[in-house]
Amino acid sequence: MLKEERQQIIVEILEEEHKIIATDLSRRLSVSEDTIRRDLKELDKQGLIKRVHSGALRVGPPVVDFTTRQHISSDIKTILAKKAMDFIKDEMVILIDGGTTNLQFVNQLPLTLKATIITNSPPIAMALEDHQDVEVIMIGGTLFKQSMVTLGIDTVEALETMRADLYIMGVYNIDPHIGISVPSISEALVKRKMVNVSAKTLAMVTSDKLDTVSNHIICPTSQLTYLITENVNDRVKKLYDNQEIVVVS
Amino acid sequence: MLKEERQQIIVEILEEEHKIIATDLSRRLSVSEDTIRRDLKELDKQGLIKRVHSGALRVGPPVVDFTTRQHISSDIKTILAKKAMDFIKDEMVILIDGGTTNLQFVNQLPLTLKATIITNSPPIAMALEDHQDVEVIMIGGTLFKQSMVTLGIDTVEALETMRADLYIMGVYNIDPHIGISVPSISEALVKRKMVNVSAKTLAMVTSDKLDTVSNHIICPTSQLTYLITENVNDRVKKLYDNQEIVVVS
DNA sequence: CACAAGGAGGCACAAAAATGCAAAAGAGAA
DNA sequence: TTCTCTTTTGCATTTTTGTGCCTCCTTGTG
Repeated sequence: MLKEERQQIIVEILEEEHKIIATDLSRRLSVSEDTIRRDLKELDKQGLIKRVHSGALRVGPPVVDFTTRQHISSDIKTILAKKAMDFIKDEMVILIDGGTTNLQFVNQLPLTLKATIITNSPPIAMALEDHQDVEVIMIGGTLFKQSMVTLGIDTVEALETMRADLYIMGVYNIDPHIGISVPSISEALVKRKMVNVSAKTLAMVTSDKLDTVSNHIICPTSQLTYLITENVNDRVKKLYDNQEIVVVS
Repeated sequence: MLKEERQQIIVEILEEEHKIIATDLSRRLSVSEDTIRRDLKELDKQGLIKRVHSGALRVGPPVVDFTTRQHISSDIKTILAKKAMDFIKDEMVILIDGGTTNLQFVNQLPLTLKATIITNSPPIAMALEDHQDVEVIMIGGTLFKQSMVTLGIDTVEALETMRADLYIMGVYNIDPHIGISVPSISEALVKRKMVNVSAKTLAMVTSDKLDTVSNHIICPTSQLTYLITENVNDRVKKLYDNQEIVVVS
């Protein structure tokens, strides 16, 4: 990767995310932290970014619009995403559905990743634009605008012919006894299918979703291979003792 | 190989790939790296490319990827879109593919429109988020990142079972004698299918695309029901006399 | 105030660029 | 053709650039 190209990407990321941690950049761009630091130093000298301890901020109007709000509460999600990264290897076939946590995860994927990513979420597909070595397969269907994923019979049918190594499930509600559930039945059907066509299933769950339930049950929590969450005490941990839990703080 | 010929090729490659590594260029053109370096130096001096360590970047917008392009909302495209609006009625089934002109069009659609919109473009699907009475159907397939549409056998097969009242085609190249063409064969196949499953076809074309041709022909211009364009004189108008032309200024 | 994390500066290595030079390839004229 | 002259290309050597690693210093935080 060219130096100029990398710096260009840094500026673009900063346009979108308003702040960036040097360590994260190093992972996402697959270069050493020293190189990132040198890049940040140069970009700062050019006035394109504002460098701070640990990372950099974008210059210009600190607007607080919708996109900003989306990023404010995302620190936790970034941390979850980083943990999930440990389970991603090159050459994997990854199935991933919608949700802001999943979108955050995709944005953190290193640009050098070589993989096939199957998704029913247009925003996820678009977020992979710059990942040259990732083949993106979109699953068609009727768009469910609330969560920006395709659903319905077409979606389920298209999944019939697919197999994935890992399914990264966006979770709305999870309860150790009742299982994983969602408010809409079509979403439940699609997610259940996705579990079935994948060798392993991973879920990133923020603590506000733990111990919540809604109408349509997808599967018991025992179907999860990995559960990545935050701030759980030992009591909760025991309830999920049949799967590998990664807890982040 | 002549020097000028080679340099011409370098500029063309750069137009498409927006960056190039000197070593790769040396292999692709079968000359030594020294020669490439001399070429790059000359082209840089002429201002045709921007030379950097390891290779070169194209001048102008350093990276004009899709997300960047979509923010450049051209006035012309807005005007074309407004004209096209005359052909949209409630309860229609509209098939629409990718391209910035089409995206612009979708953004202009009234929020009260009641319709079914079928698309293979994730950005188009996302643009319809706020249109409560529009049912969006996404067609799956392999994502072609350059134009952000799904393509391939899955896409064509999914189209088999669909019928639309109107297809709004994104056009790259159009010529009155040769027809409508695109640079990529998979895109041609999908667009051809889309023409076939639709009762009528509409295209919004900016004048820079008139009388241009590329490798893969989709169909003759006579297949177009409506052609919406700008600034054409009578001579050009005659060439398209078998379809309804709307000219905007 | 202590401790961890980040940053600065130096060093080393590899890759790329500049430079000088000679061979090769054309172009034009006898 | 053959010869000369010029342009272009390739090779060898030196210099520069980019990157990672290491050590030491600075900053932030409890």
